[in-house]
Amino acid sequence: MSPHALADAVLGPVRGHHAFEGCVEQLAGAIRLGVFDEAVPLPPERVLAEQLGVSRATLREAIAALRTAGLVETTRGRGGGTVVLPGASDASAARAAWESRREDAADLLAFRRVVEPGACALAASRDLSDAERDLVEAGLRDVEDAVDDRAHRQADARLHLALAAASGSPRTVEAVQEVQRGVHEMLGAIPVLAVNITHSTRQHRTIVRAVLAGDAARARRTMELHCDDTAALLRGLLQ
Amino acid sequence: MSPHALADAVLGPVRGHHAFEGCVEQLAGAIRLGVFDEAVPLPPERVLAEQLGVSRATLREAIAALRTAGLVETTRGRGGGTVVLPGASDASAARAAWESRREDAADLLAFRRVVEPGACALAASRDLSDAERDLVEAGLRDVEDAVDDRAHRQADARLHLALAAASGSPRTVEAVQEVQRGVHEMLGAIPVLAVNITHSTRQHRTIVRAVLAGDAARARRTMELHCDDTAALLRGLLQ
DNA sequence: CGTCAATGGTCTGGCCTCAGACCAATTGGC
DNA sequence: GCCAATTGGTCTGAGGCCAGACCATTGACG
Repeated sequence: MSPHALADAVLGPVRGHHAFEGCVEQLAGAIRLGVFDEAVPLPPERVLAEQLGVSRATLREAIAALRTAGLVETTRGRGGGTVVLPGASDASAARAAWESRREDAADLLAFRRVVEPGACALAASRDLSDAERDLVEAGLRDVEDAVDDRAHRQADARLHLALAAASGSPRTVEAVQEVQRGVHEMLGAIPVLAVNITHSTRQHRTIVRAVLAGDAARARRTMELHCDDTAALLRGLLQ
Repeated sequence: MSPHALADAVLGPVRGHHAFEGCVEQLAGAIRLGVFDEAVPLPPERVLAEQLGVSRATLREAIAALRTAGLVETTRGRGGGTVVLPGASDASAARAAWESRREDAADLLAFRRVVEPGACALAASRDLSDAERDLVEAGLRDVEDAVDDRAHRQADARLHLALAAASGSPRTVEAVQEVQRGVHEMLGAIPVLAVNITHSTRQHRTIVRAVLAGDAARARRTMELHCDDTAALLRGLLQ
């Protein structure tokens, strides 16, 4: 056996891609997932920079990039700030990119299968705060109230993020966020997608009920099915 | 509900800490986990830099830091390179640091509970290559052959990494690696630890058997128990 | 209307990281 | 013993990122 077999399997790129890129990725991703309300300005630059752990200069560059991409618009002065432009979450910039990254797509779906069921099980095993319950319940409500395919997709992603947030584990939130950003892009890359909404709505309900009731096994199992359904669909359509 | 509740739950520091620090972290972590054989030089700087995705200058600085910390020694010229010093994996530099990071420790254990069972289930659901089987089997053998507590701890970590590698998902490998680095440090921070080795050896066997046999449910369940046992122990001892 | 607070806009100096080029040391093969 | 290959050692110029300071704009309030 090669002296470096395990090292080769284990060592990979240091997660040190540029702060600017990571910043754009997080903000654009959150915008696309509908995390930011279109009517409300984003947090002030100084706050957002601190939240994202970058300098304000870097954050400003990231926001400038978002502006260039037509996702946001910025107003100076009191009462100003950066707002998401209507339709920004519709950005098709990412479309078709997935078809050239099949390996990464497969890995993302695999990783999803690892972290989302675990996140739900963890959330179900905790004593949730009222705020956490509210987030999850609002998430489910939004999915069921979604009026069209796009709104549904965003609400779906927000629900998953809310479930991850209910795990109370920042690392888990980050992992699920990474997954949801990727899945959202992949779903957006598929032109025609009359998803089986009733089916996944039932799964969502079951998952949320299980999480709120503390039924970790059911939460996990149903999320596994949910992930597998989506993965099968995406794998089928990407070939 | 606050306009930014979900954004606040979801947005966090961009994973853009300095390349140098990430580099040191990965190398020192791998050294501590026994990933590098003490008799064999690390890959050449140019290769390692490419593997880690950093410039050679940054890698050299990281290696210099490892040298300063007494973990490695470097020889110039053909046949030269950087070798792990005996006892380097014993470095106690990280000790006691965990007692001041209880929140992070809790999050790490939570995240572990999310990703390791999922990784095993995923590995069990795949058609493993011979190389992957070999890595896992060698990992188990090393754990069972470990002659003392330190060797056991390292072999344990290596087995977990091998299982993660068997998932075939780079993202999953990275998540498990992060977990194992943290757990390894936490375990090293506990002065007296007569672990219940027989118990966890049995669990390891069960996990490996299940993974090699394609029994995803058993692999997952047993790894869950395994993680819970370790977590309970660590939580108990850190209070 | 004037003042103040909140927000974005701009600039500066210093440190980090990069890619690439070139040099020095050591060993292995002939 | 010699030479070439391999490996580490050093340097340079350019770009990224940071923290902090200061300026400009806008709206709310008295």
